[in-house]
Amino acid sequence: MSQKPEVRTRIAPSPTGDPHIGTAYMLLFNYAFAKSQRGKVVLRIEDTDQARCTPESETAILKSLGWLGIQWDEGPDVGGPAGPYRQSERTDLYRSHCQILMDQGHAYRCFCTPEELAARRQERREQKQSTGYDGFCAELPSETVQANLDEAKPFVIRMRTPKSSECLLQDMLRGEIAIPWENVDDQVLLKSDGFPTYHLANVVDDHLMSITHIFRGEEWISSAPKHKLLYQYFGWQMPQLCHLPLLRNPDKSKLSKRKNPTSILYYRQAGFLPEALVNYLGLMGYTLPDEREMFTLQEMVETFDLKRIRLGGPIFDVQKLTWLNGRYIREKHSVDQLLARLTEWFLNDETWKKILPLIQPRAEKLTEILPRPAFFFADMVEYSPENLVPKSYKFQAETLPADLDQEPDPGLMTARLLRIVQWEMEKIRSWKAEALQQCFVNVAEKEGLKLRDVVKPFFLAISGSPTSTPLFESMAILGSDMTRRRIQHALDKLAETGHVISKKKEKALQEHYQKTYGPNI
RNA sequence: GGCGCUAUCGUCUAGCCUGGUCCAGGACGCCGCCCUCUCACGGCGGAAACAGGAGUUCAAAUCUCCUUAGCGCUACCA
Repeated sequence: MSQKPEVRTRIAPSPTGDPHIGTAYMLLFNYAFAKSQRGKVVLRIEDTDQARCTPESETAILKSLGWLGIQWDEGPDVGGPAGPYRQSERTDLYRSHCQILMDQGHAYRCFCTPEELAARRQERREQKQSTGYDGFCAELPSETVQANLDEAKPFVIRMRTPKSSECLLQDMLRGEIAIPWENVDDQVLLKSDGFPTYHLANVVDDHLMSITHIFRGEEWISSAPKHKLLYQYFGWQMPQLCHLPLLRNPDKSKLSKRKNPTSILYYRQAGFLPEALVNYLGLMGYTLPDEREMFTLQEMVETFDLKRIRLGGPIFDVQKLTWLNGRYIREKHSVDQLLARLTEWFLNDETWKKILPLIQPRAEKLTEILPRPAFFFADMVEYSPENLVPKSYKFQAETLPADLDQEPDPGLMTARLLRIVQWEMEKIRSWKAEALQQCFVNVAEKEGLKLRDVVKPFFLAISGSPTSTPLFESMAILGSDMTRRRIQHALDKLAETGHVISKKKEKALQEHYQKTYGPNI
């Protein structure tokens, strides 16, 4: 009798931004399952989107997942026999596999431009038809293809999908799922820049890396038929699928950074312990057989049972996470251990060397040194929201910003500024004091205000005090997650005191913003 | 709009597969009391849920169907 193959799972983050808490959630379940079967976990970087992926993001993901203490067995940082583990280093593989599909007639070139696609999609949307690819280039005569090729027209490669019947998928948790083929369009496999899409890359890699089980978010269910088809085209065995529920915002939508802090790094900075965060994530959609709420990663692995996964999307409740974190601090640490945790967190010389240069020029007694920078070590800072709003704003320019027809109420103006800066900050690639300064100078100029007036509410929002260490340096030290968090908090506080940007005004503001600042990111 | 997934206290969940032991158990949060030099911790107690409707059955939170709602997907993003 043949031996059962080793269980291999994978986590495949895309380095397009902050390391997301959902990635940690998926890693946890991939890990728990693999280890409960004495298997291995592979970490693979899915950086096929040249426009959005950055090396900074990859570093942050590796660092933050490492911080959580969930150790993968193979990956770009630790190596392994199935490498390279970065998709951008495997492009030849995808191209050659794509060629196989071309040769077999399972894939074809598509010369439609993004504009043409968008226009036809729009048309079909208006006719209330499905908006997937319409197969325009599926049966192009070879002369046309050759002509386009001779003209060096850019093209993508699409897979052929059946037009009738349905695709039967087997999900480890949900059983059989049937999806009609007419709802599956001819997905792009190879983009015009020569990079693969997720669909091609993940199938090729999962096979080549001998992945046996895929634990991923349920958002992937609807594209699973494409994957199954690719496995069939290649003649490979498809890994077992297990779609996990999605973490949700309090309003039940998919967890997103607009509504919740989603960056793992934020939770670290806000004072959560990795083992508490992992423990809490384990509580989401899952219970140990004895229903205990406090457990280690090891205990979760030892008792792991697929049957105990619930399919309803759990709401990520920071309050309960906070309670659990408190138990870890109180019950699992001696004073010495706690001190060590504090040091490995941020309370160490390295941090002080960044902060002290900002305090020193303003200090007259040593006793003044500790209270000022306390906000660096805080999650939220406290202040009265009315202090965020100055008595008036003095416009320097002749004309008001386009979304305003009259001199605005200062409360609204403050909210406006916070919003605009929020949007502008999204564009900052390298989170440094200079870049932040430039961001604010730019906003002041475009809004027709003095820099000092723009900056004023931010001092309070960031530090909780109108007089503080220099704003841009402080924000730089605080980091992007925490800075954004505090600005959002200020916006929320303003809203509580009645300074809400109405839907209508928000729309006008966005128009003004895009016209004067360029498109949102 | 189309397709798919999901559905127990406000939230995380137990129970569902293998109907009766469930006028539904635990936890967070909330409220009250106790402990106490304050606060917190801790202890005790309380309010709080089987989405709706049909069916199967002696019996349904548990099985079946329909409805409703929520979410997801519907890109040369993953």
